[in-house]
Amino acid sequence: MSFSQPRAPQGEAEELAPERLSLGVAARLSQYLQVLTQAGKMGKDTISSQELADYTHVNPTQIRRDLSGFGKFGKRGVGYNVDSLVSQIRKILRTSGQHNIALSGAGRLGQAIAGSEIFADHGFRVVALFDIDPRKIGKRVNEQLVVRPSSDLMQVVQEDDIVVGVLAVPNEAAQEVADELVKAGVKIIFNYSETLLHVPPEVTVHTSSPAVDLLCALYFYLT
Amino acid sequence: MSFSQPRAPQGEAEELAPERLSLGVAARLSQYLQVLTQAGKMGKDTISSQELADYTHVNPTQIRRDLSGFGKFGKRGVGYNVDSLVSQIRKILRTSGQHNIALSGAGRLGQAIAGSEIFADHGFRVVALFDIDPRKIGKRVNEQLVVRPSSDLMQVVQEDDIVVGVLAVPNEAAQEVADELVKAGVKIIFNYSETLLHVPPEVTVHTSSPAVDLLCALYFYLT
DNA sequence: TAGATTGTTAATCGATTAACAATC
DNA sequence: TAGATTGTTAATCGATTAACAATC
Repeated sequence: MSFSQPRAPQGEAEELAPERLSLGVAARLSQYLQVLTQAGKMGKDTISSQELADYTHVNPTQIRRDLSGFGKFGKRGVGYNVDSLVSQIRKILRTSGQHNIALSGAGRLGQAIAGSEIFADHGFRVVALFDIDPRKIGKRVNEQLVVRPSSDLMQVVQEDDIVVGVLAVPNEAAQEVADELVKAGVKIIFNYSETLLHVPPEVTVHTSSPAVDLLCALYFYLT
Repeated sequence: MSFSQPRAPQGEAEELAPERLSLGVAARLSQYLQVLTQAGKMGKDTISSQELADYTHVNPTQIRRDLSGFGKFGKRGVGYNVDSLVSQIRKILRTSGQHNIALSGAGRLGQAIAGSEIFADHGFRVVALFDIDPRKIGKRVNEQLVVRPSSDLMQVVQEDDIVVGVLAVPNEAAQEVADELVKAGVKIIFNYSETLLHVPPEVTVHTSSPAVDLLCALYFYLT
């Protein structure tokens, strides 16, 4: 039952599921994709559901079940081919394209994010970096990025078709900058500050909270 | 059923559940605690299950159910008192104490983490900052922290009773530094690099992957 | 009182787990 | 062949949801 609808008859699951994925499945497939991409970079050709489970903390049976809902991607006795599974999941999640990101805040955190590849792997590209500090504006952060004034935000979001905004500003400024991003048309905000943000219902906020993971991990360590 | 065991008879849930929390419950309580702490800082006295749901993306009925398993913490028609709920959840999660963290990597990311309060809220305190770059060693990052050489790691972890290590080093160095942390006795690693880490079974790794959240959010935005 | 929100139940749905035949 | 791992089933458990009485 449950996810038998999208299964293709012959292992050729090129045609996608007619229905929207459930939140749980989409979240897990995204996790698998992240691990597979990294495993590929590290030179792995195949990976078993057990290895995927070790890295994602998702049950291996659950992983095989999630995948087999869309086709027979694995080889018994061997595992899954990393590259081919990456492209299968990309098809399912429809994220083969390029997605532009606006990053607000050119402090230490903002520069660390701009210089890293955490977002680059899945076709996310930081195309604009904003700050309000006049001393930072105009400064070159890497080959492609120069710090721009927040007044450019509206224009950039529209020109570059930006849907995702990343907040790397101090807590006090977070709500104000979030408002600007929303006004400019951003639909997804990734919030690296601690501030609880108020946004209209059509906008989604994801707040980074490493302390939450630690709290939970510590509970299981202590008990 | 499910969580009726730990309920105290009179709303006086001072005595804790005899059993270990399930992973789901512990994870959600940690989330509530994070939001409540922040709401308190922002001057909120009470909060409803609906508001908590908006910030955590957990169903409001689920939240009330999670909490009522441990006592009657709310006031009908009003909501939950923020401060009192914080201390109740702290009791349930047994995280009232102070926990020391070792941070490896004094680059832009490491310094951003050392200077922020993301970990400080729940009694986590960065007590030591390490780097291998001789030019960084000895540098003062804030009032309490001076960059130290990795050779001090073993000693510091033992002296300061450190259980949590945070990795803010380049991908290439991540495994090596993780090995050092493990060898020194750390049991929980928070990994800000993309590297898939190999650790012994008694050590837990949490990898920060903002791109995973974005992938998932984008899927629901695009469909 | 009227409005709001909790605490709680019951029904449904999705996740987890063990087990194992199929097969590479 | 022997060993390993997938694909799949069935049973159980936890999460989700709607609904509503209790009560602040």
